[in-house]
Formats: sequence, C-alpha cells, structure tokens
Amino acid sequence: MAPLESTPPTRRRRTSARATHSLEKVVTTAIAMLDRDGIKGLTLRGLAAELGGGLGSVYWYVDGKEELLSLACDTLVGEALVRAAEPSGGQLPEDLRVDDPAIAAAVADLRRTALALFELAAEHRWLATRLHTQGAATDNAIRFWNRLGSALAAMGLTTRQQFHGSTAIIGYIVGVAAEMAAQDVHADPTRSKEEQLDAIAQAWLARDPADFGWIQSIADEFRDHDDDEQFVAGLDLIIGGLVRQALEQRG
Amino acid sequence: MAPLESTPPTRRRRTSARATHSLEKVVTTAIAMLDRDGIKGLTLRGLAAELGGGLGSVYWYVDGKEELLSLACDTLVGEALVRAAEPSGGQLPEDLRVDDPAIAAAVADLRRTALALFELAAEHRWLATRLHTQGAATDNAIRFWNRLGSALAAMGLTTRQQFHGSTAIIGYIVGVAAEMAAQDVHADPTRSKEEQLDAIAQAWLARDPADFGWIQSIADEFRDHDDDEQFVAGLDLIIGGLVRQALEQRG
DNA sequence: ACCTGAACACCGTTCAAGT
DNA sequence: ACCTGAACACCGTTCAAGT
Repeated sequence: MAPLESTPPTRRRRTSARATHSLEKVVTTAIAMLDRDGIKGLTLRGLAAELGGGLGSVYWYVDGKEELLSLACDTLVGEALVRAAEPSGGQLPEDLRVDDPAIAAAVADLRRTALALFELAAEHRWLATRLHTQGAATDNAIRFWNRLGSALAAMGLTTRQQFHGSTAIIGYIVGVAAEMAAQDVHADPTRSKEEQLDAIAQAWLARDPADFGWIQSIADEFRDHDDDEQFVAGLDLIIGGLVRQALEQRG
Repeated sequence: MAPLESTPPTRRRRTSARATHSLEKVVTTAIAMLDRDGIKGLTLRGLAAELGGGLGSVYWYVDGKEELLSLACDTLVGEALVRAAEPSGGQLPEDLRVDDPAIAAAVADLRRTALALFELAAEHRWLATRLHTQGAATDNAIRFWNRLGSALAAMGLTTRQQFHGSTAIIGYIVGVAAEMAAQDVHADPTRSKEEQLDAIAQAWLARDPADFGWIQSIADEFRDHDDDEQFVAGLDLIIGGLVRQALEQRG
C-alpha cells in the first residue's frame, strides 16, 4: 500500500470581485451532486448548470473531473479529521479494556478516528470507492494516516507494527465502507430495507445447500444485521490484535 | 455489508457452427484487455476489434459493459476458489499456532482462502476496485464467502461471530488490494519501484513535522516495504482476534 | 481575471438489416 | 442463430472569443 506523492493543489485565488463562484462553491455543490447522483451521475455540464454558469467556467477552477473528485475527497476527509478531534463519550468494549492508561487512551483515540472516517463514508456513499482509486494522494488523507499512526505509536508498538497496523486499519475502513455503499447503488427504492434483506436471504435459502450451506446458516443473522455494528465488530478484531502486540511489547 | 441478490447469468449457448467467438472467448479477451488497459481502457469497440468482429457482435453475448465486467470478476473469483482448494505447504506464524487441531486446520484453510483472492487481485490490478462496486452479487463471490464462513464455523465461533468475521476479512482483503492496485495506476513507468518509493518518502520528509511527524518516522519502514508481507500482517491481526474468540468460546 | 459556448474526440447502446 | 455498422445520445476536454 504505497500512497502517491502528495500533490499540493495549486489553488486559484478565490477573492475576486467578478467571480460568480469560488473554488469552495464549486467543490461544495459537486459534493452535493455526488451525494445525489453518484460519481457517474456527476457531469460537468450538470455542475455548471447548477452553478448557473457555462460549461467551461468549471475548468477555470479545476483541471478536470479527476481533480474535482480529488478535491471533494480531500474536503470530506478533512471533515473526518475535525470529527476525530472532537471528544467522544463512548466506552471501550470489554475485550479492549487494558489497565495501562496510555494504551487505553491511544486505543480510544484510534477508534474515534476510524469511526469518524467510516461515518463520513456512510453519509457520502461514493466516498469510499473514490478513496480507493486515489490512495493517500491528498493532503488530508496523509494527515488522516498520520493521526491514525500516531495513536499506534502511543500504544508502544514497533515502527513496523505501526506501519502494518495503520495500513491494515485504513484498508479495512475503506474496504468495508465501499462494500456497504455498493449495495445501496443497486437497491430497489420501492422496497424497504427489511424487505430487501429478506429477499436476499430467501434467495440464499433456495439454493443448493452443498454449495451454499454456510451462507444459509447465517441467513437469520444477516436478515437483521446493522452496518455500524458490523463495522465496529471487525474494527475491534483488528484493534484487539494490536492491543495484544502492545502488551507483548511492553513486556 | 449486504450482498445483492444473486443473479444467475442467462448464458447463451456457445455451441454453434457459425459462431465466430463464444461467451468464454469474449470474457477471456476482455480480461486480457482489462489487465493491459484497466477498466476505463476496456472499450467495447476495442474488444470487438480484438475479437475480429463488429461492435454489435459483443452485444449478442453480453448485455453490456456492466455485465461483461461482472462475468470477468466472476471468472477470476472462480479461479481464486480453485487455488484456495489446492493444498498449501505454508506454516502458520507463531502467534496463530493453537494446540486444538480443529481450530488450527480451520485457520490454515481460512488463510489460504484469503490469500488466494488477494493473489488474484494482485495479478489483475483492476479486480479489487470492481469487486467493490459489485458486492457479493455473482455466484462465485457468494461461494467464496461461503468458503470463508465455513472455516470460521469450523473454528467454533458463534453465528454472529462468523458473520461479522467473514465480512471483516472480505472487506479487508478487497480494501487493501484495491488500495495497493491504485498506486500502480498512477505509477511512473520510467522509474523503478524503489525510486518511486524513495521519492514519496523524500516528499514526506520535506513537509511540516507538526502535521506529518509520524509519517516521517515510518518513512524508512515504508521505503522497503513489501505488499504481500504487509497484507499478511494485517490479515493475521484479524485472524488473531478470531482465534482468541474461538478459544474463549471453547471455554 | 474570469467566463462563454461551439467544436472535437470518444464513449456505450440501439437497431434495422444482413447471412 | 449470429453478426454488421450506421446512428444516437451523452460524455470530458479544448479553445478562440468575449468582458
């Protein structure tokens, strides 16, 4: 997992008397359109229309669709960083409780950071997919990585463990978020969430148990699962492993 | 993480005297083109040309580009299933060794299965990204999930732990694979891998330590990292957590 | 400095027509 | 049954021209 070289965006000035829109406005409405129509649904013509301007005007602020998507991602990851810095009242789950206060504090911070990004990806269903094809190319993505890694360092892990642990967590967050978002795209808006989950489970049960026996055995579990809970469960699996490493390291 | 309903592909007959190509041939050359040019680089016109036919002929075998990509994914996941079933001589790492032979065998199977999919994603750098937007919609994807879950069941976990564990591992595999593949797309072919990693590390070291201190501290670790090793390290973090759950469950 | 819109190249998809 | 290729709709991007 190698991030790209960080390319500091060459921002144009946004303070001008004649500007009908600003870089910020362009990115903000692009995000709104992405939330509504997805990545393919965002067209530069549509964006220009929404902004009340001509097609070409967008190109004055942004180099093209790719850069626009990068800026949108960077903005939202920045928002995740803000949320991660806010205090959270949540208790740690039982298996992650450690007596060492330094480790406990680091774990809490780690969890809060991871959850902040997951939350944002849940709110913006296109974000995770795009984050993947982008890697750690934008500034805020690196800052996010830096924050996550700092927590691992505070746990007392070796640099190698920090490196591996940080990329594992980021891969997990974005991976699970992308998978959860994917289902929404194909969802049938005429049916409720419960109906759709049930239909999937039904389809499983109709298949050959020789090939799909296990899937059938968890159909009930699947029918009333919760995305957030599922995400946290997997996250705590990884964090649990890191805590073990930290305790071993401490000695 | 809710997979879509499985849609059994309505395959057309491929045994015909006049057919100049078959469904299999279409999908195979599509995969070859995807490996070479990526998802955006695969055009139906290019594919038709490669097959030596007209543009429209592709549509007789496949409903469109989306279905073509689904079939390509399904084929490769099927290949992963084949590899996962092959015996492997690898030893388990130290922290995953358990005296209980049933758990040990299940863990080895789990690891082999996960590695098989990761390997395929490494060989086909577009696969992971596409798997994400697709979910568990194709038959082989569900079979893969079924195989992974069966191993978790064999470890003696609760159904809930099996469900959460299986989706965590799949999210991790595809997530990390997608992130690793992303870097390749943006890679500069004129420079060696080492040069590129070094350039990235250099760029980090030039930034403000206040924001990027931790990243800078792992620059050396990053410079000579290995993707496979990195993947396995994170995977074993998750599996380690599952083993702990299994041992607790056993009593 | 900031914006316009025609023009271009390039897609995926459809479909009437062929064998 | 299987294939062809023109035609269509819709993109992203460029650019000469405007204010």
